[in-house]
Amino acid sequence: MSRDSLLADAVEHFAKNGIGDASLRSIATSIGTSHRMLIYHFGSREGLLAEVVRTVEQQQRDLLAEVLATDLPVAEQNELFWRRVTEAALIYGPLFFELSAHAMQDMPHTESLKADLINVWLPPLIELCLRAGLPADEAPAYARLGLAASRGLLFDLLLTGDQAGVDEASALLNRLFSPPVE
Amino acid sequence: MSRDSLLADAVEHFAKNGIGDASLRSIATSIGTSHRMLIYHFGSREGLLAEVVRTVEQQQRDLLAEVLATDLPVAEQNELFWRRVTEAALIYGPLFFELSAHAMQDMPHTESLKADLINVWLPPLIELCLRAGLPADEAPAYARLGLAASRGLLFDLLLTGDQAGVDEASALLNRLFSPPVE
DNA sequence: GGCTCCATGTACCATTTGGTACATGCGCTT
DNA sequence: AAGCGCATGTACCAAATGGTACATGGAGCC
Repeated sequence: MSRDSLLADAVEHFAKNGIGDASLRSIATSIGTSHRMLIYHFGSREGLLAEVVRTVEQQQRDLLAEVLATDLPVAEQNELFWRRVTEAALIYGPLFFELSAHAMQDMPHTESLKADLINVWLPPLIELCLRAGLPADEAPAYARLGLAASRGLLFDLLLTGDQAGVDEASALLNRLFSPPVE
Repeated sequence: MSRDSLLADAVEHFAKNGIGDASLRSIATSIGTSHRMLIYHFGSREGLLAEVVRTVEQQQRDLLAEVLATDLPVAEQNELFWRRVTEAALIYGPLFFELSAHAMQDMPHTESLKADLINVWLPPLIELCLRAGLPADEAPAYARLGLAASRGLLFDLLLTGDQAGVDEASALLNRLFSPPVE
């Protein structure tokens, strides 16, 4: 089994089972290899965790780039953006919040994640707000609020599983933010 | 040392150090007792975690009750509410998100937490939205969005530590939601 | 004083942990 | 065919883990 496919399997395992109690052996068994192999390919448990984080980050960046590369009209790009913000995190479900909590505690394997979670998303969001016609001095606050609301709704969704309620709130978010806002 | 003060110390320890890697012995040493005592008072590690969760829940409920008991004008109560939602979670910082992630994964010590995180907050929030004059059919969505945004901003704050940026977004949230909304 | 009960300390246990040493295979080049 | 290097398996280690057994203290009650 190649290193890359091991990594992909490990990410999937974490997404399903969380990080908390994951020992090298339990991960290895779950993804059909030996704990010896994980050490061999990733050096240590920390090394594996760091790679998992890096993978999650990269996938978030890829999704973001995909949105920005479209040339939809601003309004639709905006909506697509909100959807992506949620989807990007939803892929990994609880893992997203678990990793974030680790980042908040400055745990070693999340060194790069902390800045990434905000910096990767915020600037393009501000840009989108500007393109949507918001005044330059208010765009940052709108962007920040939008990002926050998206993440909060994701939180809500993961906890309750109530897609309908979240969709409704999400639609409201779009309405508050969209056309000639305010 | 009494059971209650042990519990309080344990909560504080978790808030500072996270749950992930906390062994009974490391907790015990950190709060100045022996791991034997923790087992004695809480039965098991799971028992201790469950009690910690219960404590966090209870403190959130107390804070909420405090807000609802005031008879400020609606607008101010509203603002107080937003602030409390953040503060309530901020007390425990990353622990809030770590526990939430555990709840999303249905981990045993968070059985009651899952429902609590939404159900305790949402109904009174809807009530507040109604009192603020929002149409009945839209109040739930507003409440849900507001709760989500507050939590997202908390997330943001814990990650970046950038109080100013979060305050700005928070003010925007209040503006979008307040007077004769929309 | 003697008894009991709760609190605490010491010592121990089997299991699991991350990590290592070493042997073995399998595919490549020469 | 010989040799080499990467991949993998087996066996092992010291340390730490959650939990238990048992002894000991010390305060209150008879």
